[in-house]
Amino acid sequence: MSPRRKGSGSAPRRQLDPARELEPARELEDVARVFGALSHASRRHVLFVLHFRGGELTAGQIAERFACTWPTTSRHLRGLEAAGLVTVERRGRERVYRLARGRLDVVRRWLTWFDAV
Amino acid sequence: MSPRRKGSGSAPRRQLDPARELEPARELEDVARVFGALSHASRRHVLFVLHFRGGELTAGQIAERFACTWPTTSRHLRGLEAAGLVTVERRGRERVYRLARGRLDVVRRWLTWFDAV
DNA sequence: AAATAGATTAGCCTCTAGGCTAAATAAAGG
DNA sequence: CCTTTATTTAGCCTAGAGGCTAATCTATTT
Repeated sequence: MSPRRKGSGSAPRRQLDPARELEPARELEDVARVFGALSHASRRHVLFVLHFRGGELTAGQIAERFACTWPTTSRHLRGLEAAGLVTVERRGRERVYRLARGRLDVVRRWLTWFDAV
Repeated sequence: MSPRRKGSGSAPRRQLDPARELEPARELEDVARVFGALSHASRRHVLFVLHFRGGELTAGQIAERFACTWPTTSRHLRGLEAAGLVTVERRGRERVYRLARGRLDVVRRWLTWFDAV
């Protein structure tokens, strides 16, 4: 059933879930949102910071690493959240942002269009 | 001398050239430019059209596939060119745009930051 | 309960991206 | 050489992105 056989060939890297692509309209929206979010250096940087700090930081810990003001960073975080690239969890009066690594598959899948002829 | 060893290991897919990353400042700029260019649906679409038409089309052939006016498309093409995602060649009074597939490696390399821990 | 700390929302301001029309440039053709 | 064809440049206009400050909201702490 699987359109992309799994352990057949080589590819030891990662698996892109082809099921995510079953709804083309949805996927198109996702691509737009994700690429939109990734278009700003600060937002890309937030993902880096999250990644290299274990994938989890509070809003404050993120904000203090940036030159711009908290509200501005906060807005970027909302952008990333809207794109599904991070998730938030309220913990007491803090908000913990977590990197949603899997969401980068949207970009990976998009790239695969250009792989084969 | 070739910086990209060819048949050495396994990976039958593609090789990302790590040498491109030796100049971090340059790479950072490239990332900014490329992600900037990819942030607009029309520009992403141009890359698709080029890809599925064999990687080479004239400005006119591209423009006629889009709803927006020629000047607008023309501007998008300049954006893609500035990002290095396409190249142009003047041929008579036409301009042939060619997809620079390899340039997408900028995105691929960026993604690899999030691969390993 | 008041004060403090963590973070977002509201509201404003500016600059640029991206759309359009009209004008200009460049090569081909008559 | 004047016209047509292919495409870009110039110039304008608008909406939205992204920055800031001030105000608000929600927990904690005292």
